[in-house]
Order: sequence, then C-alpha cells, then structure tokens
Amino acid sequence: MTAVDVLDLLLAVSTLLTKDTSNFAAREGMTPARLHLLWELAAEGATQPHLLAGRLGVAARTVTGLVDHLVESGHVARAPHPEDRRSTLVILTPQGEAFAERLRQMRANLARQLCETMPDNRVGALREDLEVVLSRLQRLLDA
Amino acid sequence: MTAVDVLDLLLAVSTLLTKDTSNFAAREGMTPARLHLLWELAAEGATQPHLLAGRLGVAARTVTGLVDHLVESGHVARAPHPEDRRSTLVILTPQGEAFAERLRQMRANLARQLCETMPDNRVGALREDLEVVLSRLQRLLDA
DNA sequence: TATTGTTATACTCTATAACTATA
DNA sequence: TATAGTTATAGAGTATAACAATA
Repeated sequence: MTAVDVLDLLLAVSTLLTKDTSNFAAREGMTPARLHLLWELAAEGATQPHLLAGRLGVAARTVTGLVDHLVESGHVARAPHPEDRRSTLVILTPQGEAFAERLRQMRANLARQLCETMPDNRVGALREDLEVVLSRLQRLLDA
Repeated sequence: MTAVDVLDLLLAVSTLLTKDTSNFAAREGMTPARLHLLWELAAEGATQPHLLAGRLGVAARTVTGLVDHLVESGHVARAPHPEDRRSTLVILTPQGEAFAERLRQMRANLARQLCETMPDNRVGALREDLEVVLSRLQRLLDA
C-alpha cells in the first residue's frame, strides 16, 4: 500500500508545515491567516478584497476582518479603487513589504535546509512528482 | 531554485489536502479538528485526554471542548480510568468507529487516485523522498 | 438586477489562567 | 507538590444573511 503511505506522508508534512508557519507568525506578532493574506498580496500586488477571497479560498466577510486587523497593525492600507467606486484596493505598506521580505527569506532558508542532503537530480524528480500530485489534487477537488 | 519550487509545491499540496479534509468533514456533519481527534483515537485506541492533546499538538482545554462536542454527537464516550481516578478514557462508540472507517476508505481512495498514473517505482521513490523531507522537518521544528 | 464591500450574528478552535480532585 | 481534567474567559477565524452603494 505504497500509495497510502505517500498520502500519510503528505498529510504529516502538511501538519508540520502548518505548524512552522504558525510559529513564524507568532514570533512576528502575526497570525497564520493574516500572514497568508500578506503573502498573496505580495505575490499579486495591490488588489480587491473579493479577488483576495478567491485566492485564499475564504468568504468575503473573512477578508474584511483580516484587512481590518492588518490596517490596525500597519501592514496594509485601503485605497479607493480608481475605476470602480464600489470597490477598494488593498495595498502593502512599507512595513507590510518588509514583513513579506522576511517571510520570503525564511521560506528560502527552509527550502534549502529541506533539500540540502538530496542530490540535485533527486530534488528535480521530487518536484516533478509533486507537480503530478498537485494537478491531480486540483482536478479531484474541482469535481 | 528547485528547492524553493519543492517547498512551494508542498505548501500548495498542503492547502488542498486541508481543504479536502474540511470538505469531507462538512459533508459528514463534522469539523476538521473533531475529525482529527477521531482519526487519532481510531489509530491508538481508547486513551486519556492529555495524551490526545500531545498527539494533536493542542492544549488540554481544546481536547475537553472537542470531546464535549463528540460526546454530544454520539461519536465518543468518556469512561472512568481504571487505574487513575483523576483521569478518564476517551473511547469510540460504534458510530465513531463507523465514521473512522468511512474516513479510512475515503483516504484510501484518494491515495489510489493521486498515484494511479505513476509507475510503481516512481511512487516508491516519491515515498522515500517524502520520508527524507518529513524527518528533516521534524528535526528543524524540534530545534 | 447584479456586484462590492461591509455590518450583524453565531459557531468553532485555540490559549492562558484558575480551580478541583487525586496521586 | 505535581498531575489530570475541567470551568472561566478571551481572541481569532469562518460562514451566512442582510444591507448600502454603485455598476
């Protein structure tokens, strides 16, 4: 039952990655959900709340609350949308950008440490296998 | 930066697995945290709340709340501990065992679907690579 | 009429601290 | 004194529904 073993391993890795992210967030005075929002915002640039909701897979109401907290902590700001007066743009402040950069560096360090004893061709094979697993998971969840 | 790609893929897989578990829980009238507790309980048999807390990585208080809900829904029961009168044993009811069995089958199906297009030796290699990643993650989180 | 974001409300998960009973 | 579990309290995330403003 090797396939079952693979799923068990993926679930165990998922648990530990979640815990690691949670620890980092706590050290930075942040929470996992707010960190996730900042991460997406850093990746796609200033954007609207309903688009963030789609990216994060949460309801619009949730984004309102997360952005409220992040505005208060100084990581993001709301700006009027230039073309649609119903909407707003969520933008990173310099403090939010600095946080995203620390997060990016932490992830790069973690990635290096995870793979540092594996030969390069093994890492490449792992990446290809995970791409297969990911695309299959995406298909299964859409159905 | 293949190592970074691997981490990104692991994070993406983690997100989808979490969502899949959450969907299954919702269909069954359950929540992810209660499902996780039932899963551990099915794996290790009747046990004490503080041991469950250690397994799940949550505070003792959290286990009290989860068990409260699961008692109300009929999935588990509390029994006096035969040797330590301070403590209790959390046990699966027949309904809880039936749920655990459905969960096990769902996971087996998912595992089969994830790997079904990969040759057997590739699945074995993926398992070995994930074992490396998992043990390294565990070491990093302990430090 | 449909969409965007918000307010209102409720539930779940979680942690910390204080408390009770037992070891 | 230390441990096991619980009660009490508080905060964070989430969803649904209702609402106002705009498209």
